[in-house]
Amino acid sequence: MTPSPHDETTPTEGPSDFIREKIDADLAAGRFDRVQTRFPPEPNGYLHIGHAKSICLNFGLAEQYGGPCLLRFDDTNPVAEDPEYVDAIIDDIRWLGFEPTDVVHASDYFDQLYAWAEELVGKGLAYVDDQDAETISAQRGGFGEPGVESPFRDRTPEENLGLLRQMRDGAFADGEKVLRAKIDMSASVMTMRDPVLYRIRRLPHHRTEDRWVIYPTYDWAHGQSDAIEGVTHSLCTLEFADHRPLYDWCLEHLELPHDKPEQTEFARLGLTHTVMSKRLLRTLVEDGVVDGWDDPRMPTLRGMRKRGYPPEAIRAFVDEIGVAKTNSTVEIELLESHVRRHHNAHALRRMVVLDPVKVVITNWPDGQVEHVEAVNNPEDESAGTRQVPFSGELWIERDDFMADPPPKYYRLTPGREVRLRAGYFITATDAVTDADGNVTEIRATYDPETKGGQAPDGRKVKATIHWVSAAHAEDLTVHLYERLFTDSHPGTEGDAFDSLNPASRETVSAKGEPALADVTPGEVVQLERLGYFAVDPDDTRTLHRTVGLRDEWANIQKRKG
RNA sequence: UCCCGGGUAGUUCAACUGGCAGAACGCCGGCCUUUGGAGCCGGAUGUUGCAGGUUCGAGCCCUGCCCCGGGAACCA
Repeated sequence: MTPSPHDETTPTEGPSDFIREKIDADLAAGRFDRVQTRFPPEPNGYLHIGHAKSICLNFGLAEQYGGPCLLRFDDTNPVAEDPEYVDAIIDDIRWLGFEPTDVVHASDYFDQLYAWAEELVGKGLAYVDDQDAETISAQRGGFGEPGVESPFRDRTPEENLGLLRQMRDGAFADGEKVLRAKIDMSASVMTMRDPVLYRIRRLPHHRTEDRWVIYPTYDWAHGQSDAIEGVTHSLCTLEFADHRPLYDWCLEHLELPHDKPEQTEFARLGLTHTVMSKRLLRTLVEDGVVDGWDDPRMPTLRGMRKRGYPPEAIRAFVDEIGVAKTNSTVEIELLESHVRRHHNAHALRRMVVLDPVKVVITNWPDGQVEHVEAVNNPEDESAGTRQVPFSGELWIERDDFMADPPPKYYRLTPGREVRLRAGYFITATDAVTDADGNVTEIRATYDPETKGGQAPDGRKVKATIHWVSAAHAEDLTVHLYERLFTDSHPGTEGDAFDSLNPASRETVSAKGEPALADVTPGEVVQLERLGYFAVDPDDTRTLHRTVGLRDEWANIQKRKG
């Protein structure tokens, strides 16, 4: 496909931000002569749009500077981790359009990590502490208050080494002992107050199985993993800034195979009307608020995929929002705008009536069926045309007719002529209503001279509406989605779930033109005047609304209301 | 209370390291239109957190203050 100027971001110029500036400076100063990044998820959940920012950053940087970017599973804590997530994460990254240079695991380095721990102990820079978690935590002190040193802090390196080996060999119960770095219990940064490096967990690991009963903490594993792989720029989110002194401390006391990597923090992505924390997302799934991690209302990559968000749009969105250190919540409309921009260029146009009401064309020859030619995509001539059956009984959208319309309503109303898209001009004559006043049938006449939608005398109509021939209609189920949370910043005050939108999904039975029989799973089509819709991956008779089109009439209504 | 970040249109980011504060999305108005879509043209939006200081000139440098976020798991 040929990218139009407003389609996918062209990587020629590349965005500029403080991280790229830092990399350029490092390169210029000879600090590094190459660039290597990594994406290090913990396999304990599904990826969401926030991760996409990190993925695009890390893989994008590697691409831009011609270096590797590994996918590394940070699997140092078997409590929450599950191999189920490993495959899903790889799959999501590929879907986004990135291919890791290699897929590795922090657990691949357990031997080296342990050897380094013994090295640290030998240097008198780590010790085994017999106290329990609660005691250690209490001794850490508070903000502005120094901590107190553990009574086990001054064990000799020999004693510590023996104890550490016993820990490794399973001589102690879970929680009975930990290995701690010996740094400074009065450090102003909490993470430097003798952080825990190893804990005992008699739990099978998804890769090392039962080979280990001690597992390294994040702080003991992360920087070293970076160093082992040869990462130059280790990018993480803002909340890890306090860990940077510890990241550096660990690496400075070890013999490294490569130059010491540098950690740089950036702000995570927030989206309006969305929650991003794994805990909250899990609750949505477990409480049945949504159907699962891939529910189209979820901000997960799987959810967005099912919803019909193209990876190109997500990448263009991430490029546009840039990367900085300011906490940010981006308006979801910006993402949606990229989604529309992409589909506008690529999606085939189709006609579906979501809320059907019958139109009977009283002067149409009885039983006659004609075919009219409709353009598949006005943005892309190569998409061609299709034949759409036209007959004397049609479905149109209920709100495209009003017996008694307000001003500036351009659509069908008694006595007014409108165009049926790619079909004929019709003029409403009257409407049949039921006892409650609901319209059950609209009666109209057509002008046989206007086939294809043009009048030979050049007269204009103010509105064009979509339609489906009743006898040829495909029955469809269509899910219409609204924001999951009504509050733009759910949870900022009070419980996020208080602003859950009870009407975040509406399901309707719709009538589609015959071409809807030929859609493929996952395909996104534009339903004329309605929006973009994704075909369900498992049921081609079901559509999910990706995003609506901008609708000026709806805006007029909103302003009046 | 201590440490680290951060504060520029509604929102997200720029502003070439001191030289006329801009872009995108959103919003408003118009044009055009066989999608009230798309597209095109135009417009508004700011006490650059506050107060001082240096300077011919400060969003940028200095001083003091205010506000917001993060940090005291054997989570990551």
